[in-house]
Amino acid sequence: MPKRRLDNDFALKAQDRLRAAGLRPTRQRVGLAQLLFNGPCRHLTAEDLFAEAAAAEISVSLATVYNTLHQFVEAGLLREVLAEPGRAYFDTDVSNHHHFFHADTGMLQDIPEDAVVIAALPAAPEGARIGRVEVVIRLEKAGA
Amino acid sequence: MPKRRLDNDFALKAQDRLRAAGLRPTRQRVGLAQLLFNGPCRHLTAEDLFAEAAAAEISVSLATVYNTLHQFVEAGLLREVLAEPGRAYFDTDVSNHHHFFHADTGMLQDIPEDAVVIAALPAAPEGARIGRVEVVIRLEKAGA
DNA sequence: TTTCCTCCTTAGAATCCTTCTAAATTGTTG
DNA sequence: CAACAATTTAGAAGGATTCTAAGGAGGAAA
Ligand SMILES: [Mn+2]
Ligand SMILES: [Mn+2]
Ligand SMILES: [Zn+2]
Ligand SMILES: [Zn+2]
Repeated sequence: MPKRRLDNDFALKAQDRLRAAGLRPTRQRVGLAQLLFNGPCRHLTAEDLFAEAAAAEISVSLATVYNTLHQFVEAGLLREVLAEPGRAYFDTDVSNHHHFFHADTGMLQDIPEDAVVIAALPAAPEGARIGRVEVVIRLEKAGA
Repeated sequence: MPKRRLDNDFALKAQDRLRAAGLRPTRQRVGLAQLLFNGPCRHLTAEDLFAEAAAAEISVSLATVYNTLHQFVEAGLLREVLAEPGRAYFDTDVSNHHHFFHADTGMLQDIPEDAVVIAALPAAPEGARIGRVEVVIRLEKAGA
């Protein structure tokens, strides 16, 4: 019978993940990593994470939340999703998948990779290579 | 032999287009419409258009440029394209097409509609309908 | 063409999100 | 522990966009 994981186990796991990514496991990075990666995948903004940290009594500044999110993106632990101009969303699921964007609520919803089939793509223009193909399906309220 | 179009002709055409969209053809809206819709389709930001207006000696405030761009989007004369967080791009081509985004320069490049073939799409979630499918192909410099 | 009312435009301030700065703290290595 | 670099931080700065409140312009009606 597997023991219930303790907070301490999570902290250790987060530390390893950070070290593997070449990032020093500081108090703040470990705390944020726990918030981000324990539990199911989701989408959040810097402000969201900052608020969660406050609620969890993880003391961290907003500047560090921004720094950390970008470092995690660089390290491949997070991905940034474009949905609205003027607000950056981060996705804890870095696997290949797409998104519904609910224009009325600003919410992102995952689309499993195989639900979108792209049968043809153009070649990259001269001097460039394709980095990622982002599909966002914009949703409106039904019955408009 | 067709006469060369005069500025005045363009102004009249812009006026009609605005009236058809239910927008009063004010000095500012007519001027901006001429800048936007005479010539080939392209992508620009509010600041871009504001600068073009200044260069063309069309007197208009930045607030009005923003208001007008959004009104034109509402009216279906323009479409907004998401490429970078923190900056809104407007596209004078409202037909169905997709984009390359050059991450290094911030430039958008059109992809003809039939170069991207989407063979399967998920159904819209309950209570929503699909408004638009946006495909952005993110480009990096070759040889990275 | 004048009047009248509404819609539109405007400068500047305000807001929002994000990044920068430079000083203090912390993690790591020896 | 000492020494040093990496990290964090509060607060200021920045850039894009929106708001405010006051004046101006379009156009229907007389
Ligand atoms: Mn970013
Ligand atoms: Mn907009
Ligand atoms: Zn996702
Ligand atoms: Zn385009």
